[in-house]
Amino acid sequence: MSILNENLPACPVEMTLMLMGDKWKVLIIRELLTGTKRFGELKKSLNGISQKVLTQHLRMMEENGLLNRQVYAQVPPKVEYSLTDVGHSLKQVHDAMWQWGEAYKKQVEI
Amino acid sequence: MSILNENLPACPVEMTLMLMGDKWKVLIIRELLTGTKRFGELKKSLNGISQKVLTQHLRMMEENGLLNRQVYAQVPPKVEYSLTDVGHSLKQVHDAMWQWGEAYKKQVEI
DNA sequence: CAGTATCCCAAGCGATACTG
DNA sequence: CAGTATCGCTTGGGATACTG
Repeated sequence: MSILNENLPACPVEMTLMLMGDKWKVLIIRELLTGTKRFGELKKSLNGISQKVLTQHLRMMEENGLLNRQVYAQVPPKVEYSLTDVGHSLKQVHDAMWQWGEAYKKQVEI
Repeated sequence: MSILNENLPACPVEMTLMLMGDKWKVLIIRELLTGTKRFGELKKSLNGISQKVLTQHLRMMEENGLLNRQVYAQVPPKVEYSLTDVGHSLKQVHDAMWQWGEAYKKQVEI
């Protein structure tokens, strides 16, 4: 399926970390969980990310089967990103992080 | 509670990322979910981590209320780390990552 | 618009030496 | 044993310029 076939970590958690163990990747997932987005939209939502880094992460995630890249033959170009089924299943992880973050904030804000 | 009181991110997911959005932190949680561990044990389990980085992360996580540091007045010293309740509640996130990693591996191994 | 290419800097890390 | 301190180096990432 991908280059990852070699050197798969034994621990499933490490497997997950290899594919989304990065701040930006989690946030890209967050954005795409609400639906397909264009490159420019992603860049705007992900406050502070540079074009270079966004491109790099999108490429990696596409390679790993987490998202689809749809190029429209237009001028100016239009590229849309959406989650694959595998990518969408990361919602579980995302939601767990969401809930924990919520709970933590309530604690801190006291 | 902590220095984090200023500049709390609005998004709960970003909050979580601030506190455990790092490969090593997730793995430290993984280790401590099975019980209290000494510094040396952690270092051995976390394959490849340097003493410096392990210390840094443990300090940060202690400061953020994720874990307890218990120092025993002995020679040679003995220091034990364990999760706080808040830290332990990260099990949800850990487990979600575990399950997703498992599923992903099955996909890839075909 | 959505990239690629290049240069460059600083944070982060490893390696090493030392200590309560 | 479990650290701290110091020093280089690697590399991730910002800034900028250019293009299909």
